[in-house]
Amino acid sequence: MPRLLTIGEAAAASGLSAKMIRNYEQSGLLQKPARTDAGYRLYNQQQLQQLKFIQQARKLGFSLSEIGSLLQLWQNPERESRAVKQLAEQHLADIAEKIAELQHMQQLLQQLADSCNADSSPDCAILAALAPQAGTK
Amino acid sequence: MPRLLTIGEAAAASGLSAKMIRNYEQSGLLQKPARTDAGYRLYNQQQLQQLKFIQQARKLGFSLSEIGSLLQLWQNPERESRAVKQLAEQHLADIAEKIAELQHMQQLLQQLADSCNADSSPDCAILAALAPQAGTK
DNA sequence: TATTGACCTTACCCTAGGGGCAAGCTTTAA
DNA sequence: TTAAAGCTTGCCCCTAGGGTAAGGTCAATA
Repeated sequence: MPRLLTIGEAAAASGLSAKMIRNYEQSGLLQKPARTDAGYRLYNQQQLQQLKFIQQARKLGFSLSEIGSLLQLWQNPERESRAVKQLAEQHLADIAEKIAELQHMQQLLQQLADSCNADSSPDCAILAALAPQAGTK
Repeated sequence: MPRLLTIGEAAAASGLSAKMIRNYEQSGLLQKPARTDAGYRLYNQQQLQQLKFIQQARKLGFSLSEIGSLLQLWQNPERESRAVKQLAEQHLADIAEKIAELQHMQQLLQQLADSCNADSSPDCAILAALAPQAGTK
């Protein structure tokens, strides 16, 4: 029968910071935990599972609102796995979009960097590309 | 002899928002522009070039502090292209790191999504992976 | 000439996902 | 008993903006 955890212990056990645990509670992601007479938060094992769940989902890049939905699904025995997968597919699409944006930047900037001599002269293709009326300056 | 531009005209001409132009000024990225008697900001062609420069650099993903350095280099005729390239290389490294992180998430999540049946049953590999003591619940 | 609509000004709150500090109370261990 | 560590709330900061409100200004139209 594991005992209740203070916020610091719950943070250490979940990998989250105490600060963010309070934040998640404030933003409605978590139910309000029990408190001691002195006002200290106390977490039971079920709440600890939720904290770990959040930590894992953050590692996969889900936003807090997506994690809210995932938590609801997780705790609903009537859930349909379709709904979970749909959330994941949306997130995968977002990830793919961000990767594509970054790769576009990478490609453009790498070309410019390759054209910059990197010596003691002031001329550099990178600045030329950033400056309007390219090449006119 | 092009005339001076109000902030709205400068925004339209540069692709930035008026809001962000004021922000850049506030944060010290830009010198304070002239003002009319009524207090309206007025931008000359040189300042417009700077706004366009910022917009181009943002498109390449440079942070505002990096853009500050790039603007300084751009306006310094004594600059060495080495310094510009070094900034670009650092930014390229940051981009590559972000891409790698996203690809890691993508790979993990894609595997989980592939293992989720997406039907009307509640069982889903995605939730199982997020839940602690996987499979025990 | 008066008015109206578009534009400008500053100031404030909001986003996500945190970091950090301060002042004060509680608990625990020496 | 006392000191340290941990907890509480509240506040400010970051990036890179978005939005809104209250009020002043300018130009064109009726």
